[in-house]
Amino acid sequence: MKIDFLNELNSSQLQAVKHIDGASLVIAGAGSGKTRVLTYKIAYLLSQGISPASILALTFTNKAAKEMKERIGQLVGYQLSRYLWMGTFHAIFSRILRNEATHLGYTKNFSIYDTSDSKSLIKSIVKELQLDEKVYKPAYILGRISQAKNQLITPKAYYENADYQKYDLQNRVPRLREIYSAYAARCRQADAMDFDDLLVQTNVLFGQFPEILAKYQQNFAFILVDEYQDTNFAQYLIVKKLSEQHQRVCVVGDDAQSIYSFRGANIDNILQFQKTYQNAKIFKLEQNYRSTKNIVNAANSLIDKNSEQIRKTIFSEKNEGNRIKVSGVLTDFEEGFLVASQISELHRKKRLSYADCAVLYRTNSQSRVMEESLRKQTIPYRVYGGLSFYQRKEIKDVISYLRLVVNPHDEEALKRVINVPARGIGDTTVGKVLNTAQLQGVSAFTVLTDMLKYNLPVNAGTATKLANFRDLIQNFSDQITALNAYELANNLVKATGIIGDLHDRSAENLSRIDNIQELLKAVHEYVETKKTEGLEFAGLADFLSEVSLLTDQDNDKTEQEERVTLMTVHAAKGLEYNTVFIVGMEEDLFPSPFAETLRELEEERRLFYVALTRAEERCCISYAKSRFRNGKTNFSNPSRFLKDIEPQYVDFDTEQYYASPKPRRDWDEEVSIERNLFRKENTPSTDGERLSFSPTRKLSKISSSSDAQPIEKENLPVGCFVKHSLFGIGKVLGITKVEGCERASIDFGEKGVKSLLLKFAKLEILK
DNA sequence: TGTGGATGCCTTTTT
DNA sequence: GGCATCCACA
Repeated sequence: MKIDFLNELNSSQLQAVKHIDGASLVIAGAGSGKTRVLTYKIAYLLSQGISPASILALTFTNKAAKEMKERIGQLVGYQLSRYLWMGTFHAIFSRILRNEATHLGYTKNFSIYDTSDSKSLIKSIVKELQLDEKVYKPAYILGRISQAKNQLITPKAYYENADYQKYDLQNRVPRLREIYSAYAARCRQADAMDFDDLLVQTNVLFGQFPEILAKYQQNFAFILVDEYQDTNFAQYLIVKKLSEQHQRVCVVGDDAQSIYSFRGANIDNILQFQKTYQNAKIFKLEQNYRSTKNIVNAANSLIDKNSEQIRKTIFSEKNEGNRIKVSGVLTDFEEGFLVASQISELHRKKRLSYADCAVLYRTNSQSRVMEESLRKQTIPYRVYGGLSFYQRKEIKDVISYLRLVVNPHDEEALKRVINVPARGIGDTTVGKVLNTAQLQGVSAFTVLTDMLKYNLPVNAGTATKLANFRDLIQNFSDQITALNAYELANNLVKATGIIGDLHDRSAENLSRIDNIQELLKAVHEYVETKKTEGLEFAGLADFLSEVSLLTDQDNDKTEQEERVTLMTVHAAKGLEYNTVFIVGMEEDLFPSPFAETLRELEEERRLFYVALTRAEERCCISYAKSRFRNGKTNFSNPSRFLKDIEPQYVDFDTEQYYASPKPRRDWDEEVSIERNLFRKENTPSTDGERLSFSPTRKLSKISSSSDAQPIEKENLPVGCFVKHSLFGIGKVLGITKVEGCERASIDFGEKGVKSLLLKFAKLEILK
């Protein structure tokens, strides 16, 4: 096999690729060719004659796995690459768990509960225990359970641990341990695992069955892990166990981009790698191929302020590039306008494609204002995040039906669809069924199979309705090996009448029907794909096992569209754009007010680091003095992180505002004057017009102000005329100096006499 | 059993 | 401001 592809690597990349005996840690700085090292390393292993089936490569997203597999296929041929064990932790280990399910007391067809299933189950349990749902909030409870699971703490261990009990008592949820126990029991009863269980049960499997562990240890001669900084304890331990004998493990990651600790990711896994693997060799990839020198240096100066990190010197050999532009504006609306104007200008003047621009924000809720501004200037955009395809109600409903057919004990699926479309089985009845199931120690569906035997207290009419529903599901369950996934799904959608229920042709319903058709199409494609891979029969169970671990990031819709990208910084990790706008760079937003400890604050700083390093050539940061959030206007100061970037890499648009830790009084006065003016001008117009109105005038000035110099005192003799974007034309009455800042007193006629800071005010001198 | 107005709550989220 | 949820009522 040809291995001249290795020529495409630089020397440190090559060293990392060629080190295949023993553990190695590849610290890959942003834009340093991390994925390239991983893919080429695997290709290299294959070229050395290693069997693809003995290589395990773990990623965090399906997308990453898919892209890597594709690339490796190109390098060494698909005949080899298709046999690689490459996928997300969850996908790979759910596959292994299905094969070994019976050892653990599950069936091969166990369901996978997603987050909403888990929350719904917790809600039921909280109700059954007659606890207050306001105190025992499902999201919080699930978070705690998830934390426990990540640490591999069983319900029993949790129940018996005095520290947890104390902690929960302090947080006024003393009975959390009972909920955890009940939750685990109910999942088992339903033959279901939640996302965390996929990792927990893998650990249980490997811990309790040494011979099974040995089997996989021998099978996986090489283990590679992408984004290692994001692994949690359960994942760390799986990798450790599997590589115990041969130690041929290669992990790739960047501690500076660890931004998922809130999901249990433990940055110590990467920081302490050498302690776990004593003879581990470390490779550092320090050349950034993505960004200009200025951006790389700015990002370096930022991350340097973090205490916990693996020191490295990231450098760029690209050109110097522009400085990062930081703009301060009054409101979030202005910020939107500013960004839209800048994009528009870049598109017109520099012929920059919209697809090369991204707007990044800390929270999803910030997208709304941005979207509005972009629409106003007719700039095409696409928002990432939000509700995924698989989370949509109608899709979840159909999937739940499919799940129930494959695994009738799946309680969450049953609860979801038993009355969809409405068939007269209300909450009361469902409650009775669930209650009876609890009393009898069987699953809800089992109760339906013999309502008399289990003493279900319903009248004859209700019993008939329940029996009809049961028969519907049973009928399809019986055909599970006779019909393939598509035939079954298609028939099921027809038989349940789920589409008929959406008959009134409102736009909403039409889109729902579309979505269901889309899903059926996906099932069809799945069956066809499997056929081309030589699998004659692709059953519903197979389809479900894959689809439940899919998110819509994996949909192939990432094609080159001429659109601006809007997404959270988290979602942007791993991506790159020519021009990046980071908006909402304010205290109480970025860093998030939830970040209290130093560790959390450092994670926020890493998040900002991730944002900066997405940019190839141009990076514009903005912050607003006031922002509409949670139904009210909040005021805040520029983010402390702005000061963490060395000033030589940055151009501040509103320097003096930034420079003072607390906004100056006089500046505040000016703000309030302008604010009132805004209000006055805006009141008569309708909501829709409001935005295209006065901020436009004001900001058209700001947006082109990169070339506008602050006005010097010398250029502004008393008596000369100036034009202000808001106040109009005025006459200079005099210049005074207050606290080292020059202010001009200007008579704007009807609008009154204003005192403006020269450094700040955008004045045009009229000749 | 289904609907509507009042109430409460908000981060980030690869799986 | 917007969404989900809850209780009150038809």
